[in-house]
Amino acid sequence: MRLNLSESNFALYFVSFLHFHGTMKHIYEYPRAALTVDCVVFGFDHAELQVLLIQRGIAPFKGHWALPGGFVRVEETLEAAARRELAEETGLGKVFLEQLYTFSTVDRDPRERVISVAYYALTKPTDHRTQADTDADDAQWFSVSQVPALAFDHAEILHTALQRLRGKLRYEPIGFELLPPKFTLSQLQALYEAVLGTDLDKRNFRKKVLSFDLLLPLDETHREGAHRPAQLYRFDPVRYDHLQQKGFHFEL
Amino acid sequence: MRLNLSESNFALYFVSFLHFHGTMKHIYEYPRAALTVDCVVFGFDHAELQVLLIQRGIAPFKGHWALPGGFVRVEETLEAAARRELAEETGLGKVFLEQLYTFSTVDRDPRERVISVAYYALTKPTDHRTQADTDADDAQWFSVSQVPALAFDHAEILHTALQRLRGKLRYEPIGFELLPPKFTLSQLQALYEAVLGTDLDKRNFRKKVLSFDLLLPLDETHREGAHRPAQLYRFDPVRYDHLQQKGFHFEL
DNA sequence: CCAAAAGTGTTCAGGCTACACCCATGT
DNA sequence: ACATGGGTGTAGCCTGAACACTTTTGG
Repeated sequence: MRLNLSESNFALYFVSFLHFHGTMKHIYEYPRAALTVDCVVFGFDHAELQVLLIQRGIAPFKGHWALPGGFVRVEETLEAAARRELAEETGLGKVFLEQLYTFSTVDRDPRERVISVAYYALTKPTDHRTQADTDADDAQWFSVSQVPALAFDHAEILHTALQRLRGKLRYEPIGFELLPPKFTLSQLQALYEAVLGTDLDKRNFRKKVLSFDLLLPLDETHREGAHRPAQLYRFDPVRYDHLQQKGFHFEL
Repeated sequence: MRLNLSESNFALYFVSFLHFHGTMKHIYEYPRAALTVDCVVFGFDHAELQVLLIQRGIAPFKGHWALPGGFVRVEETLEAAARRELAEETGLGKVFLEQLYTFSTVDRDPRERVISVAYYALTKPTDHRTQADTDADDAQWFSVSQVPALAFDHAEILHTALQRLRGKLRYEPIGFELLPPKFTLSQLQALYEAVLGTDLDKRNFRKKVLSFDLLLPLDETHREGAHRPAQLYRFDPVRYDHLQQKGFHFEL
């Protein structure tokens, strides 16, 4: 999807454009940077935080792993571009998606001047099949502790996304976006421990998380392995909106 | 500084470009959005949070107030563009500057497709003269509670910046960026009260803020008015870096 | 001496931390 | 019966909240 325009970083552009009303104009304009979106897609599996990467099929960085992303079309918003690229390259549909940061180091793309707006996404394990469905472009999950070398400045973008995720997880109830709709408290705790990189006390964690009254216990249990089945919960977004409006403060 | 290219939002572009190495290429390319930066410049004065606005001299929104900002040049980073525009339009030099968000609503600019990367800046009262120096473009401070109608989607940008500032102020010691280098605890408290919109208990506020050991008492007092002079402090950034590295958590 | 802001300590309640054992299940 | 993770309560500590009077200055 990336266009190879020139081997030079700097070029002088003349832009001629055709006006829709039929008049033709020729104007000199300042050269414009190309705009891309890149997505850091997080998942949680095997007790580890994962990132979805795609293997580049074309130069530059052919064969390298990179964040899914691509050029923004003029008539779409950045978020729309991010969702479109996610769908095209990874098959992912509706996921939690939030703008992260806009990266503009001058030589971040060896071809030409490219400015990239990074997004991060949180996916539930139910979404993970997607990569099997469409093997569009060889998407693959990597544990964040074992990501390969990345193309462009994608390592920096990933690093920024990780910091952001850690920060958000503390103060906003977004962890649920990484778990299946029905989950156990142990799964939630494992997620927090993996992302924050700390051990948490089981009793204190449960006490606190339940004290917010944001989790609804279900009439179901999660049975797996040779031990006591676990109570399943689901997150109650309605109640969260409600609480949030009266100045409520989620933390850890 | 803004170029009026076309009255239509959508145009088809042909780009011809001259390669530096002398070869000439003609390629068809996708149209590109124009990129701007807009800066929300905060100050603190008269016990109120202030924003710096400029009055537009050209259409669209001629005569309206707007955030300082302008087009990004291809060979500069976004932050450099923001600092350049700040210097050009408001005379501001070294200030705290941080990227806020990138705005991309399709019709946010009536002329053509413009995507804008917003920054917010925090200035000390010592910087405030600037607007008197260079009256470039009629820059003026407004209390955030009394901003006039703004051009483009700048009201939304300002709103986002305010939210961000409130959030940051709680968890990071950036309030000092809005005060003179030497300040009193009362000034600091007034700043917090103004930005957060809450009243704070004087004794508790002082206890907490001093407990971080980030403020150095100076051998000077601030005397003003018919009352006891106040102890002056300065923020100690070295100590802050130091504390931050051992996982220290500033709050309120 | 009056007005105006600076400065200062204690008490109480609620939240956070640390900590160890029984429960339900599958094999 | 045993291995495995699920589930539970308490006590001490610390932090945050509430609260009122004295000090220093200028006029």
